Amino acid sequence: MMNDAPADTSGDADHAASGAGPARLTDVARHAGVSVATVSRALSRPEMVTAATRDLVQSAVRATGYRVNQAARNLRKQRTGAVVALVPNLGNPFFARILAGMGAELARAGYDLLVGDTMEEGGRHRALARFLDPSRADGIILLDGQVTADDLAALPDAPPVIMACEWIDDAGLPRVVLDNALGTELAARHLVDLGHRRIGWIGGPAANVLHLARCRGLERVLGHLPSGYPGDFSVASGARAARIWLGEPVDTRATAILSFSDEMAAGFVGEVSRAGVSIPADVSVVGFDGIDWVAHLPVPLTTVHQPKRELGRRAAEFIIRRIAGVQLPAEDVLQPDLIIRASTGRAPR
Amino acid sequence: MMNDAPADTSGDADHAASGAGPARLTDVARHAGVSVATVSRALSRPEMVTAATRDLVQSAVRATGYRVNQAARNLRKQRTGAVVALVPNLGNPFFARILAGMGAELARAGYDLLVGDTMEEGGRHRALARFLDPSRADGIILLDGQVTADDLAALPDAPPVIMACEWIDDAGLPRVVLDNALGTELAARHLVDLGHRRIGWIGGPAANVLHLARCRGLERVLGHLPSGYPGDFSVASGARAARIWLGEPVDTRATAILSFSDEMAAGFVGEVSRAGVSIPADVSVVGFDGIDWVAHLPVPLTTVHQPKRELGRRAAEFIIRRIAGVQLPAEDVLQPDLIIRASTGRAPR
DNA sequence: ACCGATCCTGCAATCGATTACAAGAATTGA
DNA sequence: TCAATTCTTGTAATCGATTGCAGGATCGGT
Repeated sequence: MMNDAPADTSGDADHAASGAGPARLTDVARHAGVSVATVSRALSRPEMVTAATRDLVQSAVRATGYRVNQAARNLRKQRTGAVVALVPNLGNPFFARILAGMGAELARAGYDLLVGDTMEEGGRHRALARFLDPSRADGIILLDGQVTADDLAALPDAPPVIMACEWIDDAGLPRVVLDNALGTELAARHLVDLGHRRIGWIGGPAANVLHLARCRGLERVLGHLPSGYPGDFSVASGARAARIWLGEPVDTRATAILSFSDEMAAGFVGEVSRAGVSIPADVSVVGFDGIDWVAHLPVPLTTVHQPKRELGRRAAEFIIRRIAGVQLPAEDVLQPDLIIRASTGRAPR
Repeated sequence: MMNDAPADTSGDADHAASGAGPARLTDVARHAGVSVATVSRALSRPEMVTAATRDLVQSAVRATGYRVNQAARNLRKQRTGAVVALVPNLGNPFFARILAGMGAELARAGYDLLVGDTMEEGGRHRALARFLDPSRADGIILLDGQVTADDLAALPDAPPVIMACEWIDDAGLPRVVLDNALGTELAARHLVDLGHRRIGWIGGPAANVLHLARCRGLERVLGHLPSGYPGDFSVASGARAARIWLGEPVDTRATAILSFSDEMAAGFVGEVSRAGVSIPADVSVVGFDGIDWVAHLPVPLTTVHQPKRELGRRAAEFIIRRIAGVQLPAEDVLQPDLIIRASTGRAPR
């Protein structure tokens, strides 16, 4: 018996206006003089009711200030209306652009964008377990290639998952990715065309899928993988690579550097510039990502541009179709393009 | 009568393992041989049940793979477990850092972070109406000062709202902000100490609250507001300012530029460098924000650092307390600090 | 051995929207 | 005018977890 009913003893017909909390479907129904079922239908499938009823309901909705209760709808419809984007590091500006494209596309389809950081305290499993839950999201866009197939398999009844940007080799997840190998291929070919023979690179974490794919592109052009500098995609690691390069003999060190991220390229450029090295006269540098600001460096950076917003948009499109039950292609591959600026020039003789 | 019951005619006791969809509380209860109420209590308030029952329930939970249905819980508890961050532009890397801090803190408290972009198509009202909804989020962190108090007032029954970074003057919303005036004050004082007398600035949109506050700081030090260049916080607008500056007579133009964002400062530096101007010999430049990469420019940038992660963390803390019904102070002000690097030096004679 | 206090547990109502089914109203055709 | 359709609308079950109340078991004290 009535254990926790709202203490609405006021008996006010105009529920919302009486300030007794948000109006519910019953309030609208009472106001319009029809049943809740009719109100529900008038709102979700207007063609099912008479024009007269529709108007009646609509004005009742306006009068009461009614807005559908998402929790109730979600419970009944067994869906959440949300998609989770799981990123390895929310603070990375690279992802910001991708999320922007994603968010816009999801909003168009009526989905909310929930973001989760797999790097959160408690380890990546916590974030996974938290979000790979059908009652929290209708779909997952995973942007972290470090998660393993086992991690995913450990969660039963998970909503559909797709990958974007990065991917996991052994899990058969649909993915939206850049043709990374083509990216470094374009860059390497450009350097070779400029006469460079000693080409070095600054990589990402050794096990990273992007790192591996980008190495492959380089290899395709040069026939082998030259030696490179370790990095982690950050500006600081680019500067570290520069210090190593600066310590090498001038006549054997690389005359061109292909960096696997724009940030590392900028770090490299900054550090060598301060050492008096001039770009591109002494060394050519190519970045990767096509981040806005590298076009405005004192020496604008040549770079492999990724359509970040579009990547996000496509990923959103992918998961939306997947949620709708559409069979997806194994992957959707976007093309990078090389933007040639002042940081690359003919190899020094 | 049974209109849309799941077609589970298998009569399987071990619900989840039978692949009939996620296990529900009743499945766990059946498995453990107790009532749903007991299971619910064993999970949410373990001290209310016997140790024996607790173990029984726990193993039943493990056996069935049970996870609470968020929609059902939300409906019953009249809360959503989510907080929305409404940013003016998700793609802006500045916000990425703030969101990261926010996300981590919210996750600690068990809240999901939903992001909304007020710039989405359909205008800012659409995003507002969509998210200022108690059934979608328990609280709102608004990072867009362009929203007006009227926009907010138009939505009745909205969940609590706080502001972060930016703010709205006439709305009495609690806020977590940087002491922006102090930021430019520190920067200006630094320039004055270096002997600069003709100090210029590159601003943000004229009506922007951050812009206005930063102008105030400058004014406090100089006694008046010198003339500045218009900008919009973007790299490109910094480069535009540079082109104007370059066109001015050398003996009357500013010898120091205080930029209201690091990006604009970088754009300015890039452009004037290419014109042969050297920094800081010919012109000193100070940025604002303390973005990572400006420390790695060929001439590392002096800048007013904002504790971005901490801003996000505090904003999260603020809204969490607000949701809990705690009365909040009108504002929580964080201190910027000036990071002096190579881009500022003594004024040229 | 009995009474009262304490502790656990179960029953059933509830959150609010959706929707299968049925009943009633309106329309059509003969 | 009446039967057969077609349209609208209402009734009530349902999604799954939480929780007030009450019944029953347990325990302590005398």
